[in-house]
Amino acid sequence: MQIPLIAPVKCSECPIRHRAVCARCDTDELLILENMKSYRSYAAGDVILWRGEPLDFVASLVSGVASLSKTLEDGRTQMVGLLLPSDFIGRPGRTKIDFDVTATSDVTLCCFDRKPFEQLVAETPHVAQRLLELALDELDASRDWMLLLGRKTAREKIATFIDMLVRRSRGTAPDAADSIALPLTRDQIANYLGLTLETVSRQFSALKKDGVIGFSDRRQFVVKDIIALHDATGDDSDGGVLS
Amino acid sequence: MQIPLIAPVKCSECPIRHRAVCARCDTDELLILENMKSYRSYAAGDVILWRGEPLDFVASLVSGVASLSKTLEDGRTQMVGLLLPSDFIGRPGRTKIDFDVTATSDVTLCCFDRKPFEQLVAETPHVAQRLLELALDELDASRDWMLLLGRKTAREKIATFIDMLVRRSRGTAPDAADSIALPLTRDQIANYLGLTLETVSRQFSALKKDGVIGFSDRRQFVVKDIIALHDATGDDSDGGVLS
DNA sequence: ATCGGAATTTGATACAGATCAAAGAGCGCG
DNA sequence: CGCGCTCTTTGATCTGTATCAAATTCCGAT
Repeated sequence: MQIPLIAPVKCSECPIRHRAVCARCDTDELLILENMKSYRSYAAGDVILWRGEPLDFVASLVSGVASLSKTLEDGRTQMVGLLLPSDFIGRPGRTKIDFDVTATSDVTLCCFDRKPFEQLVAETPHVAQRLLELALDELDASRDWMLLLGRKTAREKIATFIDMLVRRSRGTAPDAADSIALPLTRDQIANYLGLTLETVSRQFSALKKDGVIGFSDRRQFVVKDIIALHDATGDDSDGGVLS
Repeated sequence: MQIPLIAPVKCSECPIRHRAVCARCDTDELLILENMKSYRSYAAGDVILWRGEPLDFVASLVSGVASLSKTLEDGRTQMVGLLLPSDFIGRPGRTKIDFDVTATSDVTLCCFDRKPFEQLVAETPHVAQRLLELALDELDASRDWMLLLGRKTAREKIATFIDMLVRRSRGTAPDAADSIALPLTRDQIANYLGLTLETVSRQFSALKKDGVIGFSDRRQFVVKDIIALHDATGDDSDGGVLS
């Protein structure tokens, strides 16, 4: 619950410099952002923003993982997005958001007060452009997720989730065929995939038994058969990108 | 399959003038668009764009309804978006899209060649801003849909779908408590809601039996009990907007 | 080390919605 | 105006996942 202060980092040395909302900014623009920004930290489990709460800052996620989630009247919940480093929180022009934002692990944000940021967006095409790109990327991701939620079986959902983690870790972790961490608990994974935690656990066990993946730790896995994993996602293989 | 030509409409008299991508444009900017645009029409059932196909134009939907859909390897499909008049197709910066776009009814598009349009976006903040707004609105809608697909029961899905149609018709049809048309077949509704057509039909029957809605025609319904309808959606009532 | 609580796995059962099947209902076309 | 097609409804059954329940493992704190 305590919010430890984080030593501010120079934008030029920021780990998300080239992927966040500031990615396309030149040196001058970066200087403006540098003077506007402030860091905030949250512990795993903290709620960063409540649904409907007035939103007075926007932010880039610098480190950690955060989730966006929606809740029905009787308490059923569904994650509607997973925020990773460089992802953006909040939106110009809206004073509130319609989902809760929760720190899934310890999280550091690079925050900007909403008002001045909105003005910056209006005046700085580079920021506006990047914001549009980020929004469109999120839109693509959410459409993939709709297909998953609407039509995939439990096994396909789990396989798709693992496949996503593998893809993502390729960029981050240099050691390729090495073990990858699950950034979420079984319960959170269930919330993300539209399943129950029991089903998640059973499908992990099934994939392990089938030799598709292996677990060292319960939060640490290795892919043993990447072909079988892809097959298990149910995805249409063509329209393919780089293999 | 034939593509009938449509008499071009002046932008100033265009029915979607104030909501489409051109909404914020001033007279000068509108003139530029006026000279770039061309109309295309599609019959109900026509595929407007195939997944992965090179995308050489972007467009605003002027009239009719179109759907975005994704397909798994074995043919299961899921609609991931419904395009209504003023919605935008395509995106600057991408040469292809990852879903099929199909005309659900007869459709008219106002098209722009992609290359010149992209340049326009880069040079015209008003267009870029509106594009961002449209993308963020779509993102909101897709998140609502993720909650529906992941956690709602069949009855809740149908109730939510009807509720959406009611909300939307308030803006369009002046006669409030009047009968509303279903813009999709049972099969298409099933595709949209992540159900089968039989389940869709059964839930419509159940809501009719419970006195929540009534049907004149199979594609035409009336809401008899709006309170019961809202209750049936499962949505959390607070965080509410205007009633 | 050992205790206690949370996260996870595994088992048994129930049920919502899918699947399989067939009977209407509406509608364009000869 | 009746044939044939598609869309829709309704019924019977099956099945994947939720639900309920109880072990088991892990991890931090004493």
